[in-house]
Amino acid sequence: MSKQQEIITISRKIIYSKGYQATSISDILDAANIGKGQFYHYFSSKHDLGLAVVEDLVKECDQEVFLEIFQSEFDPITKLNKMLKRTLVFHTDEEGKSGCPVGNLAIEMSEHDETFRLKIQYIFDRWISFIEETLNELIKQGHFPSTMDSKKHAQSIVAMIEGGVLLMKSQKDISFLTNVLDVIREQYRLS
Amino acid sequence: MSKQQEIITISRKIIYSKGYQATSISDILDAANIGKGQFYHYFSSKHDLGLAVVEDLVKECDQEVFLEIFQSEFDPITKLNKMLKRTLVFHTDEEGKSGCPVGNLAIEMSEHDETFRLKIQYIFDRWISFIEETLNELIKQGHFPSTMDSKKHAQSIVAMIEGGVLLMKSQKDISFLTNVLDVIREQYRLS
Amino acid sequence: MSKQQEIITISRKIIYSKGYQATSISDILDAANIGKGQFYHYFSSKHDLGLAVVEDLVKECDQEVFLEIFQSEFDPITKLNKMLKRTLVFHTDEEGKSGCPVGNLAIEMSEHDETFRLKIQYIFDRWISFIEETLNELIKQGHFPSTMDSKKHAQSIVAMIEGGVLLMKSQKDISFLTNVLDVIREQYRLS
Amino acid sequence: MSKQQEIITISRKIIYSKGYQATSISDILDAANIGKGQFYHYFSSKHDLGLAVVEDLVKECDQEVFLEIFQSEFDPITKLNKMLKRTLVFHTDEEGKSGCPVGNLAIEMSEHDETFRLKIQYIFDRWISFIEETLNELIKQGHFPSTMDSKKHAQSIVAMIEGGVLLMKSQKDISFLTNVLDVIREQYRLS
DNA sequence: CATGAATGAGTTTTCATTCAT
DNA sequence: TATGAATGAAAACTCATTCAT
Repeated sequence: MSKQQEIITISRKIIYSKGYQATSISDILDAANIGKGQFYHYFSSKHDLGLAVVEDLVKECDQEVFLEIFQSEFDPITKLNKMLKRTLVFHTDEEGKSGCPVGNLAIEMSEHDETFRLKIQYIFDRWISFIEETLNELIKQGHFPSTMDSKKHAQSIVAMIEGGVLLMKSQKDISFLTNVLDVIREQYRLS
Repeated sequence: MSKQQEIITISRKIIYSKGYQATSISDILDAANIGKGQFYHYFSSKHDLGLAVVEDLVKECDQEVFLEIFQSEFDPITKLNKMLKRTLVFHTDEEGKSGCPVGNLAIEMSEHDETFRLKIQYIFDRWISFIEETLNELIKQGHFPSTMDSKKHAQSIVAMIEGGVLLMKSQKDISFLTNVLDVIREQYRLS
Repeated sequence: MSKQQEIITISRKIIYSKGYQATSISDILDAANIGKGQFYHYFSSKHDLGLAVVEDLVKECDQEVFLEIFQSEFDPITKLNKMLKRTLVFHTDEEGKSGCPVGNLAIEMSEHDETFRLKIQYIFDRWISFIEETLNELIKQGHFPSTMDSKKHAQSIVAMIEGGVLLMKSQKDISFLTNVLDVIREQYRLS
Repeated sequence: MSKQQEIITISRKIIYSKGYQATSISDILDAANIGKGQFYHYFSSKHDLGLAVVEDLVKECDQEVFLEIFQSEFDPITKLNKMLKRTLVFHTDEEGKSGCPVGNLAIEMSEHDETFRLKIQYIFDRWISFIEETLNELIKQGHFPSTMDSKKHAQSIVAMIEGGVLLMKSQKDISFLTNVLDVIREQYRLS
């Protein structure tokens, strides 16, 4: 792994936990064990690093969620179940205390930094699109009525997940997320 | 309105838009047109002000949502519809650009400041409880089957709203919220 | 003297000697024996201080050169002689090593900071105007032929002084200035 | 042109416009499209480069002004006229915005770096000497009275030119220079 | 010769908080 | 109560220089 990627990976963890603004360059330097000069050799500014971190998040979503799940050969029900499963595993590992890496930045940065917002918007857009397509497949299969507005429901599913993660974080209780995931499975008859 | 309340009200607006950490005491002094001495007369620290702001949020929720809606004489369906309506109106006024005042602080502060987290937790707890009770009423009325796990669904409804607001903020598009609200109405047969 | 004026006075000396860019805020803090916070309480930035220093220079020129010499009741020859005398005294005190406070900033800042340039331009404009008026008086008195272009000559006199000071500074020899002043007196028959 | 000379030429332009201190090594690397290693192969430090740049200036003056003009076979009046003409052409090309390459460094560096100062002093010394000699020729020819102090007047002429360029730069108006050059021609009856 | 990664001291600036009046 | 001067630690960023390759 290149030094630059190493810095991004370390920064991502810190930013995920503390937030972008509360993360100081020094926090990163200490964690990565590098000097100021080296940091600014790879990134022109904290903002530049922040964008690189979001970009890294985009790549990971593309790879681990979109490619491995939605663009796979699984049947639609399995796709959605795998997505829900992955969500739970991710937050179980992290003890749920930090919330959603994308959602956190969405809330912290969207209003005041359009460059961040656009990258985050892209992730949500893609995510929703993939779910929408999957719901469309299910409609075609007769799993849902053809009158179903798949876009609305795709947005709702993402909203429920993000909201569930938010609640889990603020209530310090992973059951808030598991319950929301249960309700999704129930409402969309995924199990 | 007392000077102290005035400071809280002004600070709340700024913190709502910029976040707690990104809001400086100077931002508040400028907006409130007061000096440092006056600020520190009323609040012992920025943290103290922050808690007062969350407390103010708690009070408003208690009054405008919990008391006026859930502790009213409306029938349960109306209660839920009024809650959804209020959510939409609030974000329409604010153009949706700042997201949810409670959710924002939940994400920004929960992990690193337990005092903030507890107050926010309390708001969500109460909100969820009221919805749960309302769902229970509906179960009693036969609107939902008696097997329904009202707690789970109450959590889900709050999650959808918070997630919908989060999406609306990051996508800069109020339709993300309206769509999610529609799905709630649809799924719980509120209209 | 107010703290702010004190900072300006100290900064002016340092900037005069080291130049604006080479003067660090720390240089000023050390010399003025104040903390960073205090500095930024009085000045919003280094640039802001720089402008205040030039402004201070403007005021001093207005007072010590323009008001006391040109707007006095002296006859025109005396005015010009007093101006030349003052120039020499100023640089004798300072050992001539730092050059002209205005000329230095003119050269250092004019090209890259228009706000500095405008203030400096104003000083030279006024200075040249006063000399021009004085030359006009001398033309009226028949001391110079009526065909004399007083504006050109006023510019030349300022140029000679500034150039003389520049040479004195770079050659580390005050005689370069005294010689130039002599030539001015000679050419304009001031003695 | 050798790589080293190339770096000097590029650096000279940048330093001429921005000043020595405000010019960073990176500015030069970017403009010259070279790496750090190559720079430090040719120059031991920024200071070393600075001196090489002044040396380059010395050489150019020697060649283009002193050799081609003063050490030529032109008659003295023509020499001085050519010198004035060259001054004007130089600053017309450069739009006058950057001032005199030698004068700028004289003011910026003289007081705090003796090695720079000595090289700059040398240029002015030679320039003044050549003018002095030329004036002496003119005295011999009876163009000026034998009582004329040619050294003083040589210094004055250089002072006027440097001062005229300084005014032109700070007033952003080339007429300040042309006027001063006119006055020189007038006072020394060169046209 | 040449690259560019790495160093680290130094720069300007911000900011919560305290203190004298 | 109220003002705003003062403090000082910490923030983001720059830059000349060195070093491993």
